[in-house]
Amino acid sequence: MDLPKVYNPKDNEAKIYDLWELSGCFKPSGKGKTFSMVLPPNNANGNPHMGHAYTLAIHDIAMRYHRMKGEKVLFIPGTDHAGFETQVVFERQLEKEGKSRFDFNREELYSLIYDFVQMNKINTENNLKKFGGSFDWSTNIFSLDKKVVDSAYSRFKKMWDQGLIYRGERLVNYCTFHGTGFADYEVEFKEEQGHLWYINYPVTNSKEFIKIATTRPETLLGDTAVAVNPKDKRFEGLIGKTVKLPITGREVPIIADEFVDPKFGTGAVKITPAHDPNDYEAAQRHSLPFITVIDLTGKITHEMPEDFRGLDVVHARKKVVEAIDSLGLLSKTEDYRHSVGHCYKCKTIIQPLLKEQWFIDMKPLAKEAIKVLEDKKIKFYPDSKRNQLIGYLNQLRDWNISRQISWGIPIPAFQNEENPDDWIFSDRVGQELIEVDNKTFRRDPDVFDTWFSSSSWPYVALDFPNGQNFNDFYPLSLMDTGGEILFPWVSRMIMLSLYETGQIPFKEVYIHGYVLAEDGAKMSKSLGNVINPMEVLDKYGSDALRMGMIAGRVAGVNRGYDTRKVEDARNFCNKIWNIARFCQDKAITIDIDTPEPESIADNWILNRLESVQNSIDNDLGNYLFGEAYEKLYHFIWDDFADWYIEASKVHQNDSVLGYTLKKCLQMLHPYAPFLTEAIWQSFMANTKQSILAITILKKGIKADASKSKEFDTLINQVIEIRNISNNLKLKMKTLNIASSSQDEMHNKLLIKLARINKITNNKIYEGIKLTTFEEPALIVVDQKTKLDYSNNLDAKIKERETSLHNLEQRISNSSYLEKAPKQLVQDTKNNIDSIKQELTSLKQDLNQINN
RNA sequence: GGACCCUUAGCUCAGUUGGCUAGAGCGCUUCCUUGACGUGGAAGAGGUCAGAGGUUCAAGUCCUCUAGGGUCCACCA
Repeated sequence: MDLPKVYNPKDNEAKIYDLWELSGCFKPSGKGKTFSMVLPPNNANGNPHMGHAYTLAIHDIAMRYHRMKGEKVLFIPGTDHAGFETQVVFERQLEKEGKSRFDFNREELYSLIYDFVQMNKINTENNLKKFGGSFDWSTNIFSLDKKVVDSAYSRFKKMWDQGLIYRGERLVNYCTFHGTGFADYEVEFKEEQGHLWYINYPVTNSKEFIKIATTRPETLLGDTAVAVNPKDKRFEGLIGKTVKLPITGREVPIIADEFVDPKFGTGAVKITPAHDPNDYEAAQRHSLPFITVIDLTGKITHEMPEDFRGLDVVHARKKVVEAIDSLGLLSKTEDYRHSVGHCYKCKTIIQPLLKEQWFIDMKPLAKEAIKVLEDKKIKFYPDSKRNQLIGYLNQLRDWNISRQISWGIPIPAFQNEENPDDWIFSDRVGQELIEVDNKTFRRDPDVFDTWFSSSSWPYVALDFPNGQNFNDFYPLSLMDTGGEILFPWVSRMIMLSLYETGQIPFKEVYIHGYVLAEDGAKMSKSLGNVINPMEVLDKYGSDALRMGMIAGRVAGVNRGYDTRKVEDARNFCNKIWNIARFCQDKAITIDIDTPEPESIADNWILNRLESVQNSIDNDLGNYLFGEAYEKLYHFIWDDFADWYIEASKVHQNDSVLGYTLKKCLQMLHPYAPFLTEAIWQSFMANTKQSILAITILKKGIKADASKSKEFDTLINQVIEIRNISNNLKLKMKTLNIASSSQDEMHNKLLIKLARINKITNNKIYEGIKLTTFEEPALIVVDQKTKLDYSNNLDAKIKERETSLHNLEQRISNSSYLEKAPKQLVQDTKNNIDSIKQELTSLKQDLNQINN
C-alpha cells in the first residue's frame, strides 16, 4: 500500500502547493461564466491572525468551488502598506530597541519601514500559500505598486479639479501622541467618568451672571461666545449682551442658537470653536472668531495667559478650575459620565484641533452609493449590513485624508513658498521643492490615509481602465471582509469605484464575523488569548484549520475559535485518507465518469451522492459554507464510509466505488484542497497527469430508485437488529425469516452489517419480532431474554401511542383538513396508518412474550 | 440617544421561504482489538428552543413586550 496509515499534512502541503503553482493552474481559463474575488489586502506589518485564516478559507472555498464548476475564475492576492497602522507597529519595535521615530528624519524612517514591510510582505505571501489560497500570483498587488499610487494621484487630481477635494482649516481629530490627524472612523469613543463644572460668567456691566456647564473648563480660555436656545425664556433679556470671561476678562457675546438643548446643564453653553465640533459649526453660523487654546503637542499655547502656558490639558484643567474657584465663580461640580474620543491605537484622548488638511467632500459620493444600496444593486450577506451601511453613509461628514506621518503615499500637492494659499498638483513627490512658472513650491509633508489608496482596490487590481482583467471580471463577483472594515473600506470602495468606473465594484458582499478567542472575548495581545493560526496549521494541517474555521459559522456573526472543531476536521481528513487507502488496497481506479451500479447499495450511494451534491450546490450558491461542509462531512463519513464501504466488503463494485471516491474528492476539494489533491495525485500517479483543482465537477447521476429504496429498508433493518442486540447484549444472533423469498445478497448484507450468525427459515415463531421486515421476521432468543425485552417493548409502544395520539388530534381538526396542503394531510394519514400497523405488531409481540 | 445581533442538549453552535418525532461536533454511558481508519466502529442518555402575550389549522421560525449578554453608530456641552 502506497499511503501511510495516518494522514500527515506536512508530507504533502508544500509539495502540493508547488505542483499547483508550477502548473499555473490558478490562472483564469475557460470561456464560461466568470467569478472573481480580490483578497482584502493583508497588512504587511506582522504575523497572521485567525481572522486571516478564516477570511482566506471563505475566499478560497468560493474560488475553488466556482473554478470546479468550469467557470473562468480570477483570484487576486495582495498586501497593504497600511500607513498609520504599520508606523505604529514599527514604532513599537523601535521602542523595544530604545529608539523613537524622532531619531530619524522622514526619509530615513520611510526607508526603514519600507524594509520592514518588504520582509513582512514576503512572509504574508508565504502564509497565504500555506493556507492554500488558489491565487493567480501574477496578479499579486501591493498598495505601493506604481499602479496603485498612480491611481491615487490621478483620482486626487480629478477630485481636486472638480472641487471634491479641498484644503482647509477644519476641526481635525488629532492624536497628540502620534502627532497626526485622523478620519472619524479612527476615533474610538469610550464612556468615561468625568465632571461637569458649573461656572458663572459675569454679564458685562451688570451684577448678573449667566451660568454655563462644561466638561472641559480649560477651553474657556478660548471661548468666543456663550450660546442659549432662542426659545428659552430664562435668557430672553440676555441675548445680544456680552459676558466678561473669567480669567482672561475677554468680552464675548451671548448668542442664540437652536442647537442648544435647554434641558441640558444650565441651558447655556460656552462656545469654543477651535476645540469642539458643535461649537465650530455654531461659530461658522455666527461668524465668531476661533481661538486656539491647545497646540499640536497637547499643551496650552503661548498666546494664553502666562499661568497656563505649556501646561498639558489635565493640569491646565485643574488650574483653571482653581482659578475660577478663587474668583468665586465656580458654582458647583458634579460627577458626570460622558463619552470621550480616544486614539484607537494608543488610547490618548483625541483633541479636536484646528488644522489645515486635505478633505474630500463626501456628500455627492455618498449620495451615489446610497442609491445603489437602496436599489439593492449590491447584495449583502447578511442583508442587515446593507442598511447599516446606508445609515453610515447618511451621516458621513467630510473625510480628512491627510496624515502627518512619514509612512504612506505622499500627497502630490505643493504650496507656493510666497503665497500659502496657492497650492498646485504635481506628482514630482520625490522632490521637496519644485519650480513652476518661476515660483518655488514646497511639497506637502503629509501622506494619504491608507483607505484613500485601498479604496481603489477592486478596479486597480484589475488594471482599470484598459486591462484585460478589468474587461473580463469587473465588477467583482464577491467581496468578503470582516465587519470592522465595513465602514472605512467597503463604503469607500463603493463610493470611489462608482466615482472612477461608473460601476459598482462588486455584486455581492459577504460580511463574516470575528474569530473570537475560545473564551468568547476578543483576541488581543494584551489579554494574552491570541491563537496563532500558523501553530494550529502546523499541528493539525491547513485543511483541518480551514474546515475547523468554517464549521458552524454563519455570515455576520462573531464566534469563538474552537479547537474541538479543528480536531474534528483533522479526524475527518484522516477518515477520507483511509477511505482512499481502502480503495487503493482494492486496486480501484477513480478516473470514472460512468459508474455501473448493480446492487441495491450501488444504486443507493449514487442517489445519495446526487442529492447531496445538489444540496451542497444550492448551499454554496448562497454562501452557506458551514452547512455545505456539514452535509459533505456526513455524506462521506456516514453514507460512504459507514454504509457503502461496509457493504462493499460483501460485494464490491469497482466503478461505483471509484466514482464515488472521485466525486467526494472533488466536492471536498474546496474545503480540504491539500488532502484531496494528495489523494488524487496518488491515484493518478500511474495513469494520466491531472490536477484535481482544475477538474470539472459534473452533475450527479440518478440511479434506480426502487433498488436504492430497498437499501434504505435494509439500513432500517440493520439498525433495528443492532439496537435489540445491543440492548440485550446478544453475542450470537440468529435471524429467522418466515419465508425464504428474500434476496440472497440482501441476506448477506444483513449478516455482515447487523452481525448475524445465520439466517434461518423456520416456521416456528419464537423470539423477538422485528418491525422493519415485511414478512414475519424475528431474532431467535430464549424465553428469559424475551422477558427482559418486554420492558423495552412497553416503552416503545407508549412512545408510538403518543405519536399516534398527536397525529390523530391533528387530523380531527377540521381547519387543518381545510387549510393545510393536501399532500401534508395525506402524509399525516399515511403516517397514522403505518403507526397503527406497527402498534398492532408490537402488541402482538408483547402478548406472545407474556403468554 | 439610535441601530443591529445573540439567548436551542453538559460545552460550542446549526436550524434557508412557518409543516409532522428540533439537529451537529465535542463531552458522557454501554459495548466492539471485524482484515481502510482507535484521529476507528455500534448502540444510547440528554432539550417545556430565555420568559410572557399575540397571529396561524400549524411557531424554535412571524409580530409585540419583558429579562439577560454582546456589537456598532452618534459632535449633547
